[in-house]
Amino acid sequence: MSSDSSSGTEQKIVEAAKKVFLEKGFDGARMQHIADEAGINKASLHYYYRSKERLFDKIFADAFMEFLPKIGRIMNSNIDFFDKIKAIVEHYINILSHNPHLPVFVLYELNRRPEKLLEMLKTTGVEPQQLKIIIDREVAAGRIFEIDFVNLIVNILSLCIFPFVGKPIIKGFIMQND
Amino acid sequence: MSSDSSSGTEQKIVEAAKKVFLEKGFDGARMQHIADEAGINKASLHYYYRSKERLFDKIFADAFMEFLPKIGRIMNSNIDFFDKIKAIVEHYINILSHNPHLPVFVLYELNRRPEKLLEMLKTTGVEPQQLKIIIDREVAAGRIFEIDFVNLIVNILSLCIFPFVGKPIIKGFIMQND
DNA sequence: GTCTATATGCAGATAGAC
DNA sequence: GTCTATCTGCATATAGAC
Repeated sequence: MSSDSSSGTEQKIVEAAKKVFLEKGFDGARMQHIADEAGINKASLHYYYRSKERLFDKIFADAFMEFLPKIGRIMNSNIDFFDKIKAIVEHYINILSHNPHLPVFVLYELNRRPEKLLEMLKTTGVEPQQLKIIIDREVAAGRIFEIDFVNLIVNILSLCIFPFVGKPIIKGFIMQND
Repeated sequence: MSSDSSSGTEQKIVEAAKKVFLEKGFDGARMQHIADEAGINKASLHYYYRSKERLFDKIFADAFMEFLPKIGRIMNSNIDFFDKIKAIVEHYINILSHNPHLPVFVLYELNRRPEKLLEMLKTTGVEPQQLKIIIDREVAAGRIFEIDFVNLIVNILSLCIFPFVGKPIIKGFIMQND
């Protein structure tokens, strides 16, 4: 029906692969499973992405971009400092609510191949130095307590992300929903 | 040198298996790798633990017990409330410093088989209800701000654990050590 | 209890018809 | 571009000598 280069099939593959890889990880995922999920043949996977490795790389890059990237853009915007933090927090709550497996997946796979981190950070365009400048300015102006900027970032990430990462444990602890 | 049922070999196997499983996860681990690490033959692994699955179960149970269990015991002790929190925090900092892979491993594998959580919690003897009672008492006495006890626990765990889980990312962010 | 050699099954990848 | 059939290698697991 069209000469469109990104056919519906490729879209289906990406969605299916994302689902399976995020649930099972690279080693646990099966090409057959991804094919079934996408409703196509296993051989077609290799037609579009020559290997499992290549398919995974695409999914992982996507996942990583969802996991980290917006921080830089929010921090560089002109809104109030506390609104920035609020925006970051809401950003994470939102994404992770729809994608509970995302953080464990990213962190786990990043352990497998730490060397990929640097290239990922470049792709996302995050500029850590600017965060430090912004936070130092707020501290100097007395608007927030003095705190090492690394601590602040780590704490924010901790409080946002871990509740989702640890959800199964927390649920087991409390024996109820949410 | 003895009729001791847990020979040196079994000890070597457990240590090697722990190392490999924590680094690679169940799917990524190779029995050959574990055997090499222990300095024994692959067949001996099956002699002691009949399958990869059984060996893994042992390692996972151990890891889980290191990850969660002491909280209950600390909370039930008679020391001051804030000292309890301090004890828990120090407990984690200590364990995770020596075992950085532990949290990702536990969380990741728990995703693979959520059904194992309940039996794990029973084994560790953690009693969530008691935490709530203790915290509610502190709130009523005005010694701490009113806070839902689930929030408090989750926050503490977040701030203790995530910095280790996210270490590779944080390192990449800051481009320096620790 | 520990080894070598081997059986078995499965997953990633390719060949080739349509 | 999509399928069926097949090749290939590898990982778990077992058999059996020592």
